[in-house]
Amino acid sequence: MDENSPLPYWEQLANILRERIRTGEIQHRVPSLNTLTQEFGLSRNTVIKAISALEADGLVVTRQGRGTFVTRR
Amino acid sequence: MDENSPLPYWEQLANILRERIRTGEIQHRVPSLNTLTQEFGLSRNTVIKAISALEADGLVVTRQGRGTFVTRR
DNA sequence: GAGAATTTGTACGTATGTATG
DNA sequence: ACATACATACGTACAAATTCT
Repeated sequence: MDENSPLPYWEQLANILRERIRTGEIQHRVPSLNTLTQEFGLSRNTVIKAISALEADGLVVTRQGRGTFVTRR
Repeated sequence: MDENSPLPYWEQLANILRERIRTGEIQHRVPSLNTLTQEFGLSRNTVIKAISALEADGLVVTRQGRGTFVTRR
């Protein structure tokens, strides 16, 4: 993540994921928490906060034991 | 908190605070994080999650360094 | 204005529970 | 039974904004 940005990590990650969804790089399934924590070097809690922001947007839905999925509209 | 309830602590606390706001017990300012953590014996993070739920409802607004306040409508 | 105290914000690590496949 | 994946919850530390002395 960008250390010099004024945006908190969770918000930077949320923006990156929004962009990946917008461009279609993520079409259906959002990578798992484990994957995202490793890819971005962030803690689990921080990744969860980013995903929660996308959920609040109605951009994705999360299901325990399954994963997080892009909302079709 | 009620150990036997299926509701998570953060949701129980959110419900308690909603009720206190509804009845007017909390009219303006929501107690600080420190106060709530001590009153309910919960961790800071858990209290924050409860407050976040109220914010998502539009029931309160939170301002860094100031506090959390009931939304007037 | 300076400094301390208060209060929320971000972020880490860790552990355990619950649901799915 | 087992592995994977999200959910809850604890503790801790420091940053940032505000308020008080």
